[in-house]
Amino acid sequence: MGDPARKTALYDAFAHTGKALSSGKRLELLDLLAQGERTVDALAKAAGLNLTTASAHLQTLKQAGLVATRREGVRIHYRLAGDDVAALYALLRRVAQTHQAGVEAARTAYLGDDGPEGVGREELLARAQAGEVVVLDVRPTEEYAAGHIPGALSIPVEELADRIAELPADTEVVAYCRGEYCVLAHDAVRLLNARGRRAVRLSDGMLEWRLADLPVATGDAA
Amino acid sequence: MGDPARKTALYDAFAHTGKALSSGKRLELLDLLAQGERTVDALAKAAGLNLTTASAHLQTLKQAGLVATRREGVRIHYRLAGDDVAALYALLRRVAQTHQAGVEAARTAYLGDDGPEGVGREELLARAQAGEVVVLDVRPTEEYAAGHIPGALSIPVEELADRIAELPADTEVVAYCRGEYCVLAHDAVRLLNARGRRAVRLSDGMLEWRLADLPVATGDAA
DNA sequence: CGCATCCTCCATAAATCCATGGAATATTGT
DNA sequence: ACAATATTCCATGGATTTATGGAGGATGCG
Repeated sequence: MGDPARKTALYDAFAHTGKALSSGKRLELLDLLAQGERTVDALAKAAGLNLTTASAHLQTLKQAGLVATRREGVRIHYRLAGDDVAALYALLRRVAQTHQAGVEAARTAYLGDDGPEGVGREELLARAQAGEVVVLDVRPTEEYAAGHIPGALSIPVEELADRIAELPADTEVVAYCRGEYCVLAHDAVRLLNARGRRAVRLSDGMLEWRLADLPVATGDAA
Repeated sequence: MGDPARKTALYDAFAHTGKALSSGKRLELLDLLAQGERTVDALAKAAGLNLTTASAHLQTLKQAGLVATRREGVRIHYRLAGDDVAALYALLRRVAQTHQAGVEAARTAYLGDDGPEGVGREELLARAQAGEVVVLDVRPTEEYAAGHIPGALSIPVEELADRIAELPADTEVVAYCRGEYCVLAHDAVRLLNARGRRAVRLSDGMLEWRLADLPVATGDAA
């Protein structure tokens, strides 16, 4: 009873999953996968990794049970193994931000000076239903297709400058992207404000929206 | 906007907290700390670690923001930095168990063949209030003192064989310990059953009890 | 069947992590 | 101030991890 070697084996097994969360690049991959499934080389490009390096990290995630794969012809699609994985990832970020000194600094250095606070999820829902705001998804189109806030328009942030005319001129815009630490919505709001539009961000993004079990629509833009 | 170096810095900061979860020994330390604060050398002994090794792991946990310290004279007491840390630890274990093949095997190898399922928290509360069962805490006394289920008796598992007479002979016993993966209650139930007592375990333990915001009593046994 | 594509496996060198023993630091009591 | 205790810091060797290039497997197409 209570064999120390077996205890160590059990905790090492937990640690094996923890180890998957111990590399920044692997967390970037999880972040992308939280938006929807992707092929290896799409992930490698999006995360700025060499293909073989990305593959190795994905193997690590897979052995830890955090991701699963699906083969479709010659490509392999990776996806999160479950909602609980997204929840674990989100909680890790929250705990890090709450208790670890460097995170807040790194966050503002990356996202830029927040300017105004974002609006909350419930507030967004209420104001969107009342027709007071337009909801704008600024992620890449594949991520929009994989799941977005119902009724949101899709304009990826790189195209926003050119397509700004598609937004109603006199309605406030609420932009959102992947999650609390995603730059895209920050950039979009800065751009829109610079062009004289009223725009704010959702305070987090699709990751947190899904975890809150709010409605999600799928499919390409109309 | 969206400097890749800054993005890497932010994700590396998250990974720094993840890295703290990547060693089985550190998870054992977190497991102990989830029961209440402890000094360095108490932790080292309880986890079966060399003092300097334990100290090094605790520094890692501290830099990751998962634990905090309090000095009392010549000793330093470590504790979890917050409830969210306990939640993160619990979620890591759950995700590992759900998605990683080896965990279930390691679990049963360590805990022994479960025998009957444990009772749930709500069921325990109801049956204890109805006086149908006696609740028995089999953790070390310091952990009992740091927080236990209200009304529970405290008999550490090593003393249980000698003190079995303190338990009412004709009432069913529900034993609990640290959490879902703690051996103590398993051992206690096996011992009690071998002595002809009706005994079952709580299906998890104090860690999950606290996270469920159920009532907790503190202080030594009367 | 041969070839192209997508991905995984293997080998390697640089960097990092882990356990441990001995030295250094901080606090308490004499 | 000195000795004793508890903990952290430092140096070291051994093991693991990371990024990367090249070889190997699987699938689909002509």
